Amino acid sequence: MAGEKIDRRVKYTKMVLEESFITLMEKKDISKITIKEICEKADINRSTFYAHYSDQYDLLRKIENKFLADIQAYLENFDKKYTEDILLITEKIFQYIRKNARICRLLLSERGDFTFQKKIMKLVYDLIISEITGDNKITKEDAEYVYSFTVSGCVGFVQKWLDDGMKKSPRYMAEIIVNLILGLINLLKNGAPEGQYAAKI
Amino acid sequence: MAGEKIDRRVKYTKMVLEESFITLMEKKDISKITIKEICEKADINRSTFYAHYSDQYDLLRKIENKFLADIQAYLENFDKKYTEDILLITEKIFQYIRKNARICRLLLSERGDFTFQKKIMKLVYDLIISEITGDNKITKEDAEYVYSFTVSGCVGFVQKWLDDGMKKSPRYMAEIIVNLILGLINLLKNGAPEGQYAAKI
DNA sequence: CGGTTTGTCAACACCGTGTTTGATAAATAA
DNA sequence: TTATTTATCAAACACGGTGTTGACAAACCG
Repeated sequence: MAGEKIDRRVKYTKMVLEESFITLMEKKDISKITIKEICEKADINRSTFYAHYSDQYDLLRKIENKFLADIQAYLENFDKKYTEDILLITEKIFQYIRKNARICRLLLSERGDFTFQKKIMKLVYDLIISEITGDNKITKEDAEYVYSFTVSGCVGFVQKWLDDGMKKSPRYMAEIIVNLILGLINLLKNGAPEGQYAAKI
Repeated sequence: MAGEKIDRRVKYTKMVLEESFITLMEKKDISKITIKEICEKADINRSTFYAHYSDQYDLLRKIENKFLADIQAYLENFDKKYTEDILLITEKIFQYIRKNARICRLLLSERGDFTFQKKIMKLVYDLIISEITGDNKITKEDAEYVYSFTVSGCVGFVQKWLDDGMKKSPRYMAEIIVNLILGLINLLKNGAPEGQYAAKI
């Protein structure tokens, strides 16, 4: 798993293919992108493409995995220093997204793959949440449904930010989302706050 | 817009093409499905396919639009009778999903298009929520972000249910999600319940 | 440096695409 | 029923993207 030396030619090939593909993805849907097109733009022979990827979707999956690994590394580096401050960690994540806006617009926006996006959010959410609940795992029956709700909600939340051109500050976004997440955890622990819903049954 | 009489032959053609396509979609990804394949399974000439759809994606979009119209009709029929009971409306929606499990697994599960799924949830959510807030629109600045969060959360919530084989009852699901939605609205109105988050800033 | 490995490339046969033709049959209107 | 319209089909078409082949050249290692 440790950095096995990669042939310089391979490095170059993968780099230009990824770059070409990303540029194309910004213009049109993946289903309309041909391998021929990717290769011409990158000035790489088509058979070389097939030596590394099976098709466009495979290439995208590999870009996604790389992104996932980058995020993971970023989080690991980070949480040793500021592990106690949830809000700060969350803010840093929004900063990370803004810094890497190009790839994030591709992978995290509406056009991206939702399953992958949920995977990212789970990664982040699990880290953040472990700081709050510690080992006191919430064992309520409905906890896993609330978890699914929250993770998907975070995806939509980030998408909204991206689609709005990231005008609001990372700090602002972090405050809202942390507030929401804490509120939901609280709801799960204590039930509906004022019996609003119970009264409606 | 009212039901212009459609040639019976057209009806049949579209029906078998859709059926063939859906069956294929259950087995593999849309990008791997060829038009030739769809037509052979449906025993329809390829040129006839092109008379109705431009490609697989166009066919899928039309199936989605039909589903959307069906849901809309279902809701309109329904909300005249029970318009006051949010929980009952929500339960009915989960019942609808379970009754139409085949198409819902295709369109609403992880493999489906997230943008479309959000459109569906907005439709449902807006109906339900108008019962609660009435014309008292929440005008807070962060309301639209909470809205995005909630709508996406509902998508994930339904997906989780579908992926688990819909074991839990529609009633059970409705209770949880209504509870969550009301909790979030409350949070938006009154801020964090116990100042948990404020203390952390 | 020289031998070996490995990545890249041009050329190949193949297959799905999208469109057009005219013939046929089914549906609709009178 | 008869006349007219309209949808489907088979066949054939050029086109373009696909995935695989063996030859060459660049990178790697001792």
